[in-house]
Amino acid sequence: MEYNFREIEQKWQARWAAEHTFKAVEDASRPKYYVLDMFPYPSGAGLHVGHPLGYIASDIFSRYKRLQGFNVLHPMGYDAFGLPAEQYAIQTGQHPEVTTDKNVARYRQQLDRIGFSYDWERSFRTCDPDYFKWTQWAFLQMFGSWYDPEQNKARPITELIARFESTGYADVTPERWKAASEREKSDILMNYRIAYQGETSVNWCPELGTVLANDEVKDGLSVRGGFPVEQKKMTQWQLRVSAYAERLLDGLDRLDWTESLKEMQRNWIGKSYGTEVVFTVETGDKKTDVTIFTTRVDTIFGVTFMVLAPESELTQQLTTPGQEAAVAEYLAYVAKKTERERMAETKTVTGVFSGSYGINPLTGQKVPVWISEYVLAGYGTGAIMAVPAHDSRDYAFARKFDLPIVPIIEGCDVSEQSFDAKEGRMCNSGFLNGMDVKEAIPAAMDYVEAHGLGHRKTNYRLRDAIFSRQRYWGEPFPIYYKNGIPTPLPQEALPLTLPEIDQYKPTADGQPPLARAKDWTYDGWPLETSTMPGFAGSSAYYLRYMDPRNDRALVSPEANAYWRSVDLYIGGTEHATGHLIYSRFWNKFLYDLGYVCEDEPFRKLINQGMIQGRSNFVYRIVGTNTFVSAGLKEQYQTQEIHVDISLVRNDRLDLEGFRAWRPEFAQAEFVLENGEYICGWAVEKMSKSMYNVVNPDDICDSYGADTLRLYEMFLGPLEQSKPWDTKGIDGVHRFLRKFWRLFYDGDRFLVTDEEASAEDLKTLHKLIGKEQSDIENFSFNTTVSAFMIAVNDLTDRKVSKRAVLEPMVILLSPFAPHIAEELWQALGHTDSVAYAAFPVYHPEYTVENNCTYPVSFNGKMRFTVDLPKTLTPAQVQEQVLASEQTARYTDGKTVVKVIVVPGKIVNIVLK
RNA sequence: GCCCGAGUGGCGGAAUGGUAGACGCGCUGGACUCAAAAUCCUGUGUCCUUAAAAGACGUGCCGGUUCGAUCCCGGCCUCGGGCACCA
Repeated sequence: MEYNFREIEQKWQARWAAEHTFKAVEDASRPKYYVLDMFPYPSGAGLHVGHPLGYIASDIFSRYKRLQGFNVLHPMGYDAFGLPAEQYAIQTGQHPEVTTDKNVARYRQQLDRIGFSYDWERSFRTCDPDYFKWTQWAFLQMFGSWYDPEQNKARPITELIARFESTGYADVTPERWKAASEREKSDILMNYRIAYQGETSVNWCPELGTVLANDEVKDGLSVRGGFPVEQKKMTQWQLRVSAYAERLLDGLDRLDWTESLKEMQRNWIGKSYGTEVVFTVETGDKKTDVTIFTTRVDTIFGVTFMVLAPESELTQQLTTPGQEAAVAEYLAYVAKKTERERMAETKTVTGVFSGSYGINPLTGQKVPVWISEYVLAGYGTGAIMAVPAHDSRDYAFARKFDLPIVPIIEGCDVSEQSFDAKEGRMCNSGFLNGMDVKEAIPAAMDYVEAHGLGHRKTNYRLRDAIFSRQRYWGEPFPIYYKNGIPTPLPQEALPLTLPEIDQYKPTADGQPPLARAKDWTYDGWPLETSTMPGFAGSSAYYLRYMDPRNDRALVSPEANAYWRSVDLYIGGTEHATGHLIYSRFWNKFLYDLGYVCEDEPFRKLINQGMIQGRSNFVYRIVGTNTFVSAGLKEQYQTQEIHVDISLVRNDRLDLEGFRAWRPEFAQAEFVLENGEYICGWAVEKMSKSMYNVVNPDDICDSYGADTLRLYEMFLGPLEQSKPWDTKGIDGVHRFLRKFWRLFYDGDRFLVTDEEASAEDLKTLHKLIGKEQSDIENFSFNTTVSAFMIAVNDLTDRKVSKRAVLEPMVILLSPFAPHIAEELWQALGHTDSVAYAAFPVYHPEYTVENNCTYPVSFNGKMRFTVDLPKTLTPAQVQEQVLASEQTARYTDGKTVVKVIVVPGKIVNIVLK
């Protein structure tokens, strides 16, 4: 029998499906392990070889854990609401669901070919009404909750209402509450709800006709589509994520995530300790208290002006009649800038004087109040005290508008630039004089608090999440407007499904597409017309897999108590500040209300690297139809053109294929080197437009899924980005065939029941040990190498013993499951290899048989020690110490470390 | 600007204080073959020299710790990623 991977892979994929081999069932008698991939958005382009990288890694880990006796939950689904399907619908008029169905079917087909051990019976899409019912349910829970700062968790809003009624809370007295109208009550509660409606400055993308979250905008352009984004004031649904800032930050310490990812989240949350100080501002005769936020209150003696954000409400109030025109002009200038322009021009300093003067509460000194876009309305109080000597932004501003610069740290030179470092000795600073900056900061804080001028304050950069999208293809809000007051739908009305509409674009007057629906009402009242954003459906999906068909709860308490949280989550870094923040927030919220039992959703997280494409180029001599080989291109003036990599093998161009590729190349002429056309190449993103996409289906066709899986792992460390290069794939394919040939010589089955020799056991147990530690460390590339070494070894020695091969089949099964199943069956087993047990590792077998151990001492002296064979390295160390101690260590100083390079050299080190 | 991470043969990469370059690709030579494919064997860091052996150098650069450094520490250079008027 030859290794016929096509037949084998089809056969076993069919059997796994028919026998429900990977169905996960709660089983209290076994330890659970939950392995999850970040589910994909099924795009029209299908999967390329980069997508399954993480899926293969998680599949290997799942299968490994299963062999270790764990009850593994390993599900997969689709993040199916989203912009591309909707954009396509707008262009073609086709319902996004149709596109989505088609894409999901294709994804499923592609995934199935790779032989994943998913429990597909738990699968769902975020656009399934049975699923988004629970997304809407969660929204209603958030709408019906507030964040109680005393208990430091979300509580039902009814508790807050009760407090308003009885004792009052914050600025709401019982009298005020009782006197309030329905609308006023609604407005008051909106200030507290976790899901609330409020006016805010949003990232508006005119091209897409919708708002975007901060993490959906990069460099002032939309992440999807790359369209310009501008700032716009709008009333939007929002989630009070900021209330969870401290807990989101705190929780990171307990997570097994990479430091860099945690760091990204810490930066995004952006905690900073500082002080809020009140400055009295005089506008003519009028006095206004303006609170500013600073982390460097120690520099307050160096304040020479103040700055307000243009969007701050104070700008109008603090503008004097004389400056009105200038300020209005400046505000108009700022307003018409897009986010992108604003970012592109961060070096340009702009601003306008308001006409008012603030009084420094510590010095009594009067300083001018300016308005500038470098101060952000959304952070702190939207107003700052400017210390140009010690802040580079204030410095640039002061230089531009010729404002005074007063240094307050001894010996610093501010003639060219500001001195931002938190070090040095204070001067020109009253009571702070002579202190070190590090002492001065708390001293100044204490002073400000003691004199009632302000108080310590912790600020976070993390903003509330904008939760509305002016779009069709998303979850409708379970909200209707009764007398204009947002009112939740009763839970029985869920799921609220999308209405049919004739067109998917916004209405002529700028309403979201849902406004086109004929009868978009509830109980006679209009329903909300915006829909939820992409992250709504992906925020709690991992909980749903625990109990996917439950129609009474998102997840039953029993299923949740068993599966708890995701033990291993694998996905890309691009979700670091989006999905992974929202999901943690969402989970903590559900935890507060007692719906889930763990406060963090993803215990361990691995970011797989991106697989980039390897593009090929041809070089056309400018103005001709002649193409010159890469080695000779310097001799001509050429134009670089992407060529489809399917026309290239090992950088050599298939000339006929190239002529047939495009009509304009049909008559192409070539300048060859050594009779061949050599293409240029570059590593780029894998994408259609660069003709460098490699489809996993093609690899499965020519090499098989097992080879694809092994090769993707062999390519390099999982977490590293690397280009796809098909060159090396023959090597791993050869390895599988070699392994096969240990079982079969043509049709002859070679496996014998001979006893394993010491050498055989060494080969086997080295591999077991290596695989075990490598998998735990996600170092899959070295495991594949270890396999190759073992198989080469057995091939060299012509070993085909069941005692060695049977465990090796189990070891191989997480990586190359199809061939493993086939060989497992050939060895006489009727059950799937997935039910086998991982072989037990005996390190003592791996010790060299050689009885003589060379020892080097202090790197200079060498001698040998005779020791019995089959000692563990630890035992060897002991023996060496015991035999040499008295001779060597007469100074009484003890040995700190003994290093054994297994089997070769034993080295004793003195410290 | 700030914060992470990484620099090792022709290439992907191994080795985290102990024989640097495992394993694979590519390349060299050979066996089998009418031929090709497939398969197998051989060599393969650089330099010098040689019939061979041996030797010197070698993990971005400079310095330090150590008997010993790709690995630890300090400084620099380069590349990649993230954040970016966040006061």
